[in-house]
Amino acid sequence: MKSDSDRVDLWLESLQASGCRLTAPRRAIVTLLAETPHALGPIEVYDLARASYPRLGLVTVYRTMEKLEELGLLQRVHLPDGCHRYLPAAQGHQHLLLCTDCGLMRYVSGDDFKRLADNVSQKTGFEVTDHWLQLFGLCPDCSAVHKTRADSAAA
Amino acid sequence: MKSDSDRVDLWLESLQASGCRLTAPRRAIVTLLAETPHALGPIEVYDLARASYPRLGLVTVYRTMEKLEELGLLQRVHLPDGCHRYLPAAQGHQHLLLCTDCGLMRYVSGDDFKRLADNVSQKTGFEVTDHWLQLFGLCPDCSAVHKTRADSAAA
DNA sequence: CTTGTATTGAAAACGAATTTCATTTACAAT
DNA sequence: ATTGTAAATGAAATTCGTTTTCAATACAAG
Repeated sequence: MKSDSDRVDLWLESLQASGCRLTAPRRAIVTLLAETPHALGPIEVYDLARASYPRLGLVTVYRTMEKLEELGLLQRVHLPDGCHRYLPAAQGHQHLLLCTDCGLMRYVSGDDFKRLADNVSQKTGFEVTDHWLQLFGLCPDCSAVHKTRADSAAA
Repeated sequence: MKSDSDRVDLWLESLQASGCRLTAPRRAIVTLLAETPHALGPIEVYDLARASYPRLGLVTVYRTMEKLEELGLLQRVHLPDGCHRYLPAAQGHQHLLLCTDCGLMRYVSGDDFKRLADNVSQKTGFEVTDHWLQLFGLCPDCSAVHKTRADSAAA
């Protein structure tokens, strides 16, 4: 089983392996980003990471996130309300699922995409090479809360 | 058959019907946006529309595009390299197809999405309510050019 | 034509992102 | 452990896209 803190170590090792030094600011940023199930933007990372490393500068957040993206550890995500959010990268091609209530994100493996792509190719004459699929909805927890609320409202 | 200039008129009428005055700057912006097969950002619109109305101000572009979006005529699109692009809105739910070579965009109606959503729901426990699907590839023209190039390279 | 009001564009303000640069720090070599 | 050096840092300045402000303008109703 692969825990979150394993991922922190893995990311730190990757940084080191790519020639970076391990510094306190980087540790703070990596610890935050490797463990979050929410897509975060630089400013959010800045605010959150200062809890564990108060002298952190925003510039360092930008630089570290840029590096993590280069290393393929962090993935940029476009959401309806913001386009510079980042998540731990999926391994292989996965689709994104966002809870519109609590912001929880998770990946789902995409099954039957080839058929859809072929279909579109035939219909349009486009040569389809890639795609983005993002799904929006309610995570199990938020869904349960909504159902409970609906029940009490009905009672 | 519905031509592009029909769409310009339709948009202008919609603006008027919503209480807006028809002004020269708005005509320039609408004429450009209603006819383009490319997703455009405010600055691009500003630059292009000044060809037909040089005293146009950037602020007016922002305000007019905002209004057009409110009226459901323009749709915001997220692309890999920019997140504030706008296209004439699709009628109903359609998926987007972008030519990564020339930037041409078109809509494709999405067929069998319910099955995929059900699949994801079952797998994750999420209650899926919405989705974004964007496909990337080469439009017929660019695809032909690429094939020609490949042939000459081989010869 | 006159008038009232929506609309306009220049300029200022703002926020996010980037660049600059003097200082600090990690870490390899000793 | 000490030291030298290049990497990394954060404050400040800069850039760029977007929004707000406001006096001047222009549409359209009377």
